[in-house]
Amino acid sequence: MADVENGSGAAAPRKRADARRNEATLLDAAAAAFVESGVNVPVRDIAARAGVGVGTIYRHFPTRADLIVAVYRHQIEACAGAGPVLLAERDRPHDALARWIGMFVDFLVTKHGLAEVLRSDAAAFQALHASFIDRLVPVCRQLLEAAAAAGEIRPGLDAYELLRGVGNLCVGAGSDPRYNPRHLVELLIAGLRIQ
Amino acid sequence: MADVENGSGAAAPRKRADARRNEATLLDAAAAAFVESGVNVPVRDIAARAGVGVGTIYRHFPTRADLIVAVYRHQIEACAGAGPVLLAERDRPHDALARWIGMFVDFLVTKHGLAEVLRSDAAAFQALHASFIDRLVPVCRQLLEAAAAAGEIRPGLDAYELLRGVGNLCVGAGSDPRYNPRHLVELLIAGLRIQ
DNA sequence: TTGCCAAACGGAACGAAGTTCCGTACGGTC
DNA sequence: GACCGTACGGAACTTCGTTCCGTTTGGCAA
Repeated sequence: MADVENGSGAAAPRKRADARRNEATLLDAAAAAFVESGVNVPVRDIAARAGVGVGTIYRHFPTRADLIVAVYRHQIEACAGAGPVLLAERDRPHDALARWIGMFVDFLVTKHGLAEVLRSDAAAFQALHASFIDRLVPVCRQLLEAAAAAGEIRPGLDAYELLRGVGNLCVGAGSDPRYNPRHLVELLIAGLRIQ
Repeated sequence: MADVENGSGAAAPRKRADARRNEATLLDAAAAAFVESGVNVPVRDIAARAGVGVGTIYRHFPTRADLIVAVYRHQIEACAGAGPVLLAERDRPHDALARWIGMFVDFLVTKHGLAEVLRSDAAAFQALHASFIDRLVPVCRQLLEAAAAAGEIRPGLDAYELLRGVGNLCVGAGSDPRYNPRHLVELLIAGLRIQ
């Protein structure tokens, strides 16, 4: 995840043309398969959709988490970038926090099964945490600290814990018409507020 | 789940002695296996521990959910029974609600993986919902309504949604030292309070 | 006590899915 | 154009849930 970045170019051996082509094809196929069948779609299905062997998937993306991260990297980046913007736009940091959490919820609930896999901390999902959580936690912390500094929320809640919690609340969203995570996330954010 | 109850005895064909013995052995083995390896322990492991074939497990407990329900039935019953007691004991219904939710959290976080399976609504987990959720939702609703009637919380939150949410927040508890669901559950309950 | 039979048992067998491995193909370079 | 190492494909292996069926056995009636 840290090497083979375009840009600096130091010690990046430049992959073969067919490898680059396959990686792009796989990302497209995975994105489509995720939409259609959720992020837990069988590896074979993605391979078939991309017209490659399963070995090729494992070469490019050793774990399912690597593939998920690659597919959703742009959206995570957009979400992370929106944090400071919201903070600058809004007068009340608590408002910015609520909106930002809302964006995160929107992202999660539109991806079948993504919240489920976000919760795991097994070795296989190291990459997920490294890329998703580690990217978003600092943003969330900034929002929390701004709201706490403004005296709008009680301080002390850990950003990681909040994000994990919100992620957990989104588990199973969409598969149960009686359950709407947004209600509970709103309550959670309301609970933060100083009475 | 509804038949073969001791008691009334109408149309209960009385199972064979070996069947009853195996069922008890299986419950013990499953309870032990759940503690050691979580509720997702492989069926074969439970069978081996009980000294029976896998077919015997499926005969007594067609789905994993049936087994889980049978193992934890007593604890669920105790939790459900505690609701009215707490309500009678406490002056403030919101306090009773908070304590009761705390009991539910305690139950969930001490069972590896139980919260995970609680979230599913796939056909296989019908029994889980029928026994766990359907037993607890009315109790939770009673507490919510009492607190709303006392003017302590804003009305309108669905008991099912709250229980699902609390269950979700407990997903992954214990496998991540940085995540303590109790913090967030407390915030959630605090968020219910009328400001 | 003995014999019968349906209930119950055990575990082989099957299917789905993840993961590994290795012979083959091919892109890039000399 | 030849060479070499990267990359490919998919068969094979593993794990796990689930089903199925030949065998055993408990309960009962003769």
